[in-house]
Amino acid sequence: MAELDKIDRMILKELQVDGRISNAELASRIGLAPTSMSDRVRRLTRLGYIAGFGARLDPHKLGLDLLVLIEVSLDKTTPDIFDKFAAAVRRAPEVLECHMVSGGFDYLVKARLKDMATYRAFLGDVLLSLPGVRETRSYPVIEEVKNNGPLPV
Amino acid sequence: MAELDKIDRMILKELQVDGRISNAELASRIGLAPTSMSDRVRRLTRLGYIAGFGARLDPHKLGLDLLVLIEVSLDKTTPDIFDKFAAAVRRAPEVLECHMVSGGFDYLVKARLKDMATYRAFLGDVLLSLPGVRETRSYPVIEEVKNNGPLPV
DNA sequence: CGAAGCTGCCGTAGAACATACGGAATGGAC
DNA sequence: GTCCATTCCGTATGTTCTACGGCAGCTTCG
Repeated sequence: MAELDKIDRMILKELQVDGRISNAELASRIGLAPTSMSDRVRRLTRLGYIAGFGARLDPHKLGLDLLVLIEVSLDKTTPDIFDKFAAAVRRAPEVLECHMVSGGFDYLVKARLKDMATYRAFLGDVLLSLPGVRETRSYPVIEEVKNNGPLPV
Repeated sequence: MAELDKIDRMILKELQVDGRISNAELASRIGLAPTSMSDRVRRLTRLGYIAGFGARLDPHKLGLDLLVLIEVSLDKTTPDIFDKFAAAVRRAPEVLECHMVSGGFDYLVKARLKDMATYRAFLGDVLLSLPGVRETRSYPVIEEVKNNGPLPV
């Protein structure tokens, strides 16, 4: 009941790559009966190893050709500045990721947009209009070397 | 045949959140017959809007408690340095993302590891041992405010 | 106008699939 | 040896997928 065995890890690896593989196909690939596979996948989901399933969309097909990384520094005057910023970021659909970091700045934001003009508007209307944002540094992505790599299991 | 209509966008939005929803359930949610839904999803996949499906795993359940962002600067002396670096990064399972950026440094790397000791080893054995890596700056993530947000469709 | 062609939708039917259930095999504790 | 827990498997039932053909609306073009 405790940990992950070798089979569990193989399952997780396969499901990361193809989350819609049929239970039967996955079972035969691993070398297990379909029902056993069903049991294991359900268990992995119940225990939280599998948080969910999702479709991977092609951003360029959707017209989102610009990926930007933004370093954000906040004014640390009022205590709820961080919460306000985090809430605003979670609301913004352009923002795919946002991490609070330790080091030279406070947050790193990853946003996907149509083009530079759209980014310019996003920067002014969303980011810079937030109270407490002291400084931002933008890094447009030239080449996506690796993206959404699977977790090592 | 050309673009995405309103129904297509709804489908993409739903499939991003739950990629394993049954075709029948998705059809009834959107208000379409199951067979029409099947046609549309197949079309979206064939045209490349849907690049694939995958399981979302919980990194902490897998013991990957440390998320680090690393800015990397390269020596621009030899022309194939960039290719070598990109290839190495694609090979490294700890690296989830790597983007070449325009600005103060060359690459931003996102890596997930067990702990600081593991990161220390990764930094020395993988990153710094690559030829051409001139400088790195590491930013451990304190709080993941937003992660793997869905693309706006 | 009207026929042809295209597109998107739907219903049917057979196959493939998922899953609840109970039974068998394995391995450890005592 | 006996008990218990775990993991696996086969069966059976209900659900789901999908290939196929038909129907309605729209456009095109003679």
